[in-house]
Amino acid sequence: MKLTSKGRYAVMALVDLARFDNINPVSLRDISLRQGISLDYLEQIFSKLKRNNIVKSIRGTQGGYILSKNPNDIKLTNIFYAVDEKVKTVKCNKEIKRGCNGKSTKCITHDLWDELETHINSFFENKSLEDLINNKKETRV
Amino acid sequence: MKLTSKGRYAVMALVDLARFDNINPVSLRDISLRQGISLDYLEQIFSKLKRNNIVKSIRGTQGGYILSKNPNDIKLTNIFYAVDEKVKTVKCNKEIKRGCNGKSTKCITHDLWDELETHINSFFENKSLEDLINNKKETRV
DNA sequence: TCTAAACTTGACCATTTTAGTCAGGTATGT
DNA sequence: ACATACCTGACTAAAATGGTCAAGTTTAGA
Repeated sequence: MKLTSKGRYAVMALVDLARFDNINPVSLRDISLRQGISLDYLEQIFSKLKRNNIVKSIRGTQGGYILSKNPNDIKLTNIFYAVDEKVKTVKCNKEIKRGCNGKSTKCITHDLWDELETHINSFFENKSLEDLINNKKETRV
Repeated sequence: MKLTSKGRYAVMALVDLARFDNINPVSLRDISLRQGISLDYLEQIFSKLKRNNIVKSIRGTQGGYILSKNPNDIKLTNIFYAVDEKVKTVKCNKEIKRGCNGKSTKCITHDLWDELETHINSFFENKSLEDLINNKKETRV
């Protein structure tokens, strides 16, 4: 049960981005340097964040990324969903009609894992980017 | 962020075991058949559960495993710890003095992941095997 | 207009983890 | 003695992870 780098990096990068003003775009290069995340890897992550309308990109010199919405409207759920960081406690997929062990019934502890999933997701649904930056905002020099 | 089979199987197997009386030992073969888990894999798992004093083994014909303690005293935490299913949200280890990104400070979202870890662990600490078997006990035929 | 900064895309890959299998044992009730 | 069941360690195929690399396109500013 562990969080992957992709999910962690996505949140770290967005917090970094949000801490700087969201009028001037922030380049991935800056984020990469400040947070110690590989630039190439960040590009993969931001491509997903963009597709999911969490950030907007501005190309060219002095370009970069800015948030698409208010930090208060970006929940961890949204970020994780965007980068495919899913909370998966059971192997079985809801679309598959068969149960959890390949048997016809759901496994003996199915409800437990469902409950766990809900428990974890509620944490993510209640945390927004705004909560994470607090009053730690900085202005780009 | 997903639960591994080892953790899931351990809990499933123990719930299965607990649902039958804990005086007559239950063989892994039975659990394997009922829960659809490979016998060889179960043996690996139970060897860990035994080392962590969650189950006792009885060898020979009619042998098997029984719980070492009352189902109420076996928390999910204990089970997961036994089979190395850890909740890990940050890469950095507490023993390593350096921060999360190989930098000297802890990463910008460190506290968040700590909070998440606590949130998840509290779920595991408050669930016992007893909670999972409820009044679903069965008697071996 | 030229150039460098920055985004964009897709392929590729080494390492680690997962989820087991396999092949031998040893102990014990009947 | 023999079948049942525990016990142990080595091995491995497949997937996931955590990236790198290469080759673009776009645009601001000199």
